[in-house]
Amino acid sequence: MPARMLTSRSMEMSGICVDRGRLESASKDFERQLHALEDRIHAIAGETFNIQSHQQLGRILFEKLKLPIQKKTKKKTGYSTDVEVLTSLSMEHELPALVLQYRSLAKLKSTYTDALVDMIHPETNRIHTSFNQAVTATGRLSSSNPNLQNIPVRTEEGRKIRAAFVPRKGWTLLSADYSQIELRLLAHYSGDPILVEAFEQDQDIHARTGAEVFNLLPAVITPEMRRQAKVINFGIIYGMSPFRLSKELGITRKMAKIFIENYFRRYEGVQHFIEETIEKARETGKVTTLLGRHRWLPDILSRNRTAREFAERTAINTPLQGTAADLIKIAMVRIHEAFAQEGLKAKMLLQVHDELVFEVPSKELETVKECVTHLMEGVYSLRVPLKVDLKVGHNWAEAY
DNA sequence: ACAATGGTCC
DNA sequence: ACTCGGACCATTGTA
Repeated sequence: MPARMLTSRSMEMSGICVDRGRLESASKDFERQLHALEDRIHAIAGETFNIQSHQQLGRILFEKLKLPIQKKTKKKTGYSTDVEVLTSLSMEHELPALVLQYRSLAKLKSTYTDALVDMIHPETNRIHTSFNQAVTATGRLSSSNPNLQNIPVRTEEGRKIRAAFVPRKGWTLLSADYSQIELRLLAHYSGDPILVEAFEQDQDIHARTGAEVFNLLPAVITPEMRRQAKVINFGIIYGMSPFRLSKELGITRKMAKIFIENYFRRYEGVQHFIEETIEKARETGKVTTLLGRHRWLPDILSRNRTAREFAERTAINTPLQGTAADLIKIAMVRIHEAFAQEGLKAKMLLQVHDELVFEVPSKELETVKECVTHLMEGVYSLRVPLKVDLKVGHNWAEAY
């Protein structure tokens, strides 16, 4: 393969090996569990129906069982039965919890195990995704046919699918991910003293935010407080409203507003960054990433409040998400070139926004780890350090 | 074929 | 009453 080949094209052609047996046995396991759940659900409902039909499920839950209607669907064509609603209904009845279990297993089976097996290329025995370079508004790549950027990771059952992604025989998988890159970019853009200090000292950023917002020492921050602080940090990156934050944290909107006020009291630099970024967007009609990619924001002066506020959130998020995308793409090109230059056989296989996955001959592992870390962390000089975490494994789920 | 709904990832 | 960063894809139900 020519060394000058486009980096993402090379990744598409390399593909990634999946353990077909593991996927197929997971699929059978899911199917068995689905049948068991189906029987229990139908027995409790007192009739057979299509659990995957929102319409039929809604009639069972809200008409037959008379469970409280939490919300209607967007186009108010029916009852919402989404995970939020079913979780809440689980307090009152055993059926919704079983439907949730059924849904998550059905998702894993249809979207992942079964679909991925069908995508194994007959000649290479590997899965070759497409990395689309001109799809997203922020400059991220996207992945399709299949999408390998949303392989499950959160749950135990989901990680069984991730564990089916394996290196070729005698090689090993290496994953390198940027730690908190968007918050580090927020520190860079804003110059906020607390945020900058936290990253200069490589502190646990969510624990630090918890300490600041709740006015406590980091040592006494509980896991629950840290979790709330994490939601707040994500909320800042996304330009989250008090409404959304209150929903995410299960608190009143008034409390959410107080959290946000406390945050900005401590992180004044962040507040200024947000205000300046929106102001500049109003003047120019666009926002720009660190490397000069523009995103136009035609609604930034709209008289429609929803549209305008959406544009304002976009104005905050795009420089962060888009710059992160710029930086990892530069690192990818440099790594691809460096592998060729150094005569390394290691291959870059996947990009998942802030993570790169490589397949590495065992003999090259130490060299490749060093090279990847160096090029990713040194991709661009910022006011705070960039940090990369490495994981090595026999598959994509297991680090050792 | 398309809209609506829901769910997976960063 | 509603708001809600960036993607891709499966299923149901209707046209």
